[in-house]
Amino acid sequence: MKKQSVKLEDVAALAGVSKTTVSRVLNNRGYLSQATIDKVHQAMEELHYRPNVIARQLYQQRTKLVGLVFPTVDNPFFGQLEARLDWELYQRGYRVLMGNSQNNPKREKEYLRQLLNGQVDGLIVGAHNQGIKQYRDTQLPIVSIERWVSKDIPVVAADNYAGGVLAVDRLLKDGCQHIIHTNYPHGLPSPNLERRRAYEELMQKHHRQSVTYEVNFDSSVDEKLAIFRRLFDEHPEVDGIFADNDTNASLIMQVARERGLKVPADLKVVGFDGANMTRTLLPELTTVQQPIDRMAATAVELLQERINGKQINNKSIQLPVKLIEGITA
Amino acid sequence: MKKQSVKLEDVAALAGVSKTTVSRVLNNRGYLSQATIDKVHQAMEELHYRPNVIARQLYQQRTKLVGLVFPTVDNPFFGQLEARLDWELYQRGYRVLMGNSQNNPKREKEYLRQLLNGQVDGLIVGAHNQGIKQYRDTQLPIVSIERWVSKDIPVVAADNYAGGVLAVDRLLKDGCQHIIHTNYPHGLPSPNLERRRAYEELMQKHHRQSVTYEVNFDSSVDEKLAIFRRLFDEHPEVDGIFADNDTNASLIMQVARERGLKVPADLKVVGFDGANMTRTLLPELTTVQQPIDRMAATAVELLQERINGKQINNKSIQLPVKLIEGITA
DNA sequence: CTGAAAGCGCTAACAT
DNA sequence: ATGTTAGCGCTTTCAG
Repeated sequence: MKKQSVKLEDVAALAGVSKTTVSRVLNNRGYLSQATIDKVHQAMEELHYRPNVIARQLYQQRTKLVGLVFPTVDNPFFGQLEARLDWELYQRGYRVLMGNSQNNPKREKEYLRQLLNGQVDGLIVGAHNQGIKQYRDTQLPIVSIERWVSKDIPVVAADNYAGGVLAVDRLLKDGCQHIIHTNYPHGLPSPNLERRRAYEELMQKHHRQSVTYEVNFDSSVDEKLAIFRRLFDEHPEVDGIFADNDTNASLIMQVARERGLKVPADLKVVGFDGANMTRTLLPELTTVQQPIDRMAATAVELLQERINGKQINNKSIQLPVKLIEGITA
Repeated sequence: MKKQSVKLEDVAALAGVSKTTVSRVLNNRGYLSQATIDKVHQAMEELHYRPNVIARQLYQQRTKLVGLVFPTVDNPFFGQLEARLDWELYQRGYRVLMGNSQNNPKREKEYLRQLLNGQVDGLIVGAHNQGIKQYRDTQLPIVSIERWVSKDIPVVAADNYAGGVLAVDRLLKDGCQHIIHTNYPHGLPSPNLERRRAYEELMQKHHRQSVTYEVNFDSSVDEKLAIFRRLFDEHPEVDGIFADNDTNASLIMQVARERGLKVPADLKVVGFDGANMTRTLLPELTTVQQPIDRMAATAVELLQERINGKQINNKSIQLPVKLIEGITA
């Protein structure tokens, strides 16, 4: 194995002291005479010494790294969320290991295999796969965002049910007669389904039929467009749509435009998420906004507690949402 | 120091072999009898053994980690770019360490201080700060995207000049008389400036006055809106805008709407970037598309070569752009 | 085909 | 105030 160019030992030699002393100077620990400190600093500079992080990690048995396992960062919601998680973690001295699962279970498992092997001090997860038992089998501190993983893993989520009610109420008040919803395929046990539950309960209460089109998060844009075209073919009477996320809302409006439908005159649309980037690119969209930044902050707080050894008994947390008034509904 | 629960030594003990043998089984190296292999595997399972990644990294003097230093991941361009870099790196067995600099030089330096200390095998950078000499002082393989760092660091960039020409040409052909440009503040030596150079040269060639509004990448949305409102105040005659990125283009269209200007009837707008997320949320925007995925692939290829020790003599690479026809120009 | 021993670079008891 | 020594958990020569 090739050795690192200059190490602590070399500094010690040049400064004429022991490794311990150099280590002490490095970490500001113990009693040192100013003379020694200066000598060591000088030697370090002369040699361009850079302490090896990995060696330290091995000894300390911690890396100050946190793994983020989410589908992708190329998305307004996850982009903002991960940026914010990174920010919060940075404040606390942690760096982030990216684990874009692309919703590929194989990849997610592969990431976990590595991350669980001492590579990180904790994990924040929100990927959309299920039944990955690695999560349950580990001692590593884990916090989940908008996803149920296992009962000992706390979940930070928006109040999805309330959000669903806000959205559907809005469409009802707008006088919509035929409201259609989009969501993930059934069977993916995510808090997201609460949006659907709210929709279905409200529809039932108002004696309307509920119709949900299921759209995979990781389908291509073209596949999604195909589903939405089918939606308009099969339900030409539709006059209100509650999309489970803003990008779907945008695609739906594209299809509506193709069909010559005016939003909001002919069709009202309410989205979900309200991420910063969507607000910038599509400010006209009426949407239910999740408190993304707060979710990130809360998740990091919880993770820190777990890392510090506090035994939280599945302290899951739900945060409030709010309706952003655009002009599409 | 707390010790790792179960280590290689424990497996060896249980299986009744030496550490060497267990290591060999783990890495599939050297001659092993099937009997031994089975014994060891069994012991590993019985103990739920997980090899410690950090120890291996220390010995091998490499981490199979690559650091990504960019302003933020919460942006259509950087989001897609980093997602794609992650994807390409994953294929080659590398994982990604996120380094969102937030355009904060202090933070960028702080990341570098750590990353350069053996934490990563290479770096792909595209943050917007300058004059950070750490980049020059290290032996670590580095590749840059859309940013000039130092002359030994290869740059992967789009053909920004050609992009600028495409955009301005389009506005000229549309009959615009008063074309205004937005770009970064002068003094930030980025290939992005080539867009401005193209604009200014074309304007001069057509005997028009060139007017550029300078907008910091990391200003808040409100600050940016303020600048664009000023733009319309100071230049009510404007009938064409070449924005240096799509989010600015979107904000400009918002302000135009405030002023009662119709796009494209009263004002034509061409953006820059053409990231997937922008295409989804703002498909009507005419824009110059950068080949983001190819840029990512190319950067990773270059980095891999550097890591493998090939001495590329600053093999910088420029990739072609194309005009996406929307309806805003 | 398998094992003993040295060492990757750093830290911390424990001594002095 | 400083040095000696023994690891952190793994891999790999080298010897058998």
